[in-house]
Formats: sequence, structure tokens, C-alpha cells
Amino acid sequence: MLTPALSATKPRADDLLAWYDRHRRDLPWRAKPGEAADPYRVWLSEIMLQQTTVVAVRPFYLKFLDRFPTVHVLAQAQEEVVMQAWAGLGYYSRARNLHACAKVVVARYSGVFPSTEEELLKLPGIGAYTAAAVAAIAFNEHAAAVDGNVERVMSRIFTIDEPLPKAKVQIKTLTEELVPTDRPGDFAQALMDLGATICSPKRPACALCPWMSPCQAREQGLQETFPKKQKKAEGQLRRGAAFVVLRADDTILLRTRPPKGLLGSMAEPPTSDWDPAYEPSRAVLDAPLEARWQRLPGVVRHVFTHFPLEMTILFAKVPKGTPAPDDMRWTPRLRLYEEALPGVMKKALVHALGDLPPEPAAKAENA
DNA sequence: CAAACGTGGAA
DNA sequence: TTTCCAAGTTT
Repeated sequence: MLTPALSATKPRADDLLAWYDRHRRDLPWRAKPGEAADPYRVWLSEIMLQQTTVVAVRPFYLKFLDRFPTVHVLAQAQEEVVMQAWAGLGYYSRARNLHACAKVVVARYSGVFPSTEEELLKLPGIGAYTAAAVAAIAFNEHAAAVDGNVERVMSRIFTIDEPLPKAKVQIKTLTEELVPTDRPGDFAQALMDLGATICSPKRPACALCPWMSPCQAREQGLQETFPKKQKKAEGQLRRGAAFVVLRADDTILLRTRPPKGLLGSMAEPPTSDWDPAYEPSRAVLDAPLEARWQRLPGVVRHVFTHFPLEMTILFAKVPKGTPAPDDMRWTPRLRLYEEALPGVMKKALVHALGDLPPEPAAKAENA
């Protein structure tokens, strides 16, 4: 009587929501059940979570929210301060767009986020996913937020053979058809929680899945083969040099990178160009100033999304009063934490100086 | 549309 | 150690 083909039933939002009500993750940016969501916090968290794990985001989110509690505070902040708060999280164009977006929301929308997917999509740093996520989660709009989790869940449920990213259009349509009139915000979060905790990339816990029965991939035992993806070419190794200068008054030579491109608007010790053919033995020719340069043993390795980097570190001590070259500055070693130093540049400084002084502990509000 | 764009953690 | 990748957007 029971035919396996029956499993081709449409997944029910109610089954997912019932699971969510029991197993929802408690996250700092997530409103408690029954509470209204704060659009600013939802938006901030969604930007931070782009291509970034919950574990990595959590401390940054808490510190960022403490420093910029409202969209008004953020809009009025200096860009350098915003970049400093983002330093270490990666994908720094997000921080520049975040700041730009805050200014638009304050200037054009009086500090109130627009509530529709369509309007949100116009704002800097907000793309198809984030527009739908904020609309649904913060405003309970009937929007389908399709991120990597949802792509995985949907491609498994419907055994979508088309590889990503081509399958995105189809997945968006399929997801829209499942969004309930009732709780679109919870549905969006439930779907992402499902992808993050049950329908994981490897070893999905199908036995615990509220959508096990309608899942076509599970029925065929092929859940781990979805989603199909086209592979990206891996980048070629680039080499370069970084120049760490310690002045006698315990200051370090830094500069700010151009606003666009790799590590845009972030701080760094002066560096050479990075190129596969770079010759570390000739690095001193690229030095920012005359000094007795010392080539330190070893290299600093770092892996960017699209290429690996090997940096040779040159170190020099210079006398008090040495002027900074054009577009560079001296920063006290004890205040390096105030600089917007990306991870790779922190590595370079640590290689030359040893551990950097820690940031002073934030003052406790209720000590 | 393919490529650029960071980082750190897990298997 | 290698591989994959985590709540994507912009150009």
C-alpha cells in the first residue's frame, strides 16, 4: 500500500516551525519568542554573518553593538573607527558599505529602516539574501531569504541537479512557495537553523529532521551529494614583503590602504607589491625609508579567498625624530589595538615584534 | 557572468 | 596537511 513515491509531498512550513519552536538557537541578535525584533540589530548581524560563521561573529557583534548601539551612532562615527571595530572579521567592504548604509538610513529614512525587500535591496551592502532576511526577520514581510543553508536544504529536498550558482533562481522560487503567511520571519530563521544544525554539509542528521519525509535526496540516500557546485580555480601563490619599523620612541610606521580593493581602508605596515615572481632577496629595494634593514628568518603565510600569500618581513630600528614618509604615520606600539589592522597585518607585526599589547578591557557597565 | 573579496575552524 | 567552507555583495 505505502509507496515510496508518496515522499514527494511538499514540505510543510508548520512541521519546520514546530521543530524551530523546540530547537531554535539562542543567538545574541535574535529576539526572544514573543519579542519584537530590532531592525538595526537584525541588519547588523546579517551583514556580519555574510560568509562568516556564527562563532566568529558573536564577539564582534557584541563589541560592535556596544560601541554603536543605534543606527544614528553608527552613521555619525568616523569611518576609521568603524573599520577598527571590524578589523579581524574579514571582507572589509562590508564595513564600508555598512557605514554608508547607516548614513543613508539616517539621512533618507530618518533612521528608520525600510521594511520591504524591494527598498532594502537598494541600500549599500544589502543584496538579494540580506534584503529578504531583514524584511522577513525584522518586519515579518513575506520574503524568502535564500542563503547557503537554504540552498543546501532545498537542493536536497528537491534533488536539484543544476549546480550552484545557476540553481539559485530555481531555489528562490521553490522557497517562496513554502513561506507561510503566518510567521515568515520565524520560517526564515528556522530554515537557516535547520541547515546549520541538522541539514549540515557533511553527515546531516536526517533522523532528526522535521523534513525527512519530503526529502527526495534522503529517500535515495544521496543527501551528501547535494548541493552540486561548480569548483572555483585556486589562486596562485603570491610573495611579497612587509616593512616593520620601530622608532626609538616605541612607535611603529603604518599607513592606510586605498579605500577599494583588497583590505580596502585598512591599516598596515608598508608592504611591497605581492606577486608570484617577487624576489624576497631584493625586498630592501622596496623599503619605505633608509635604515639598517634586517631580514627576519621565516615567512608569514596567509590564505586569502582567492590566493595564498607568503610575506617576508624586514625589520629596522630608527632614531627618535625620524619623520614618516608621505602618507604614513607613527603609531605608539601600545596603541596598535586602536588601528584597523587586518589579520594578515597583525601576523606581520607579531612576526617582527612578538605579541602585540592587548586592548584594555572594556569598562564594565555594572561592576 | 566570473572574479574579487578574509578569516579561522573543522574533518 | 589538505580541503572545504560560513546567514553574500559588488563589479
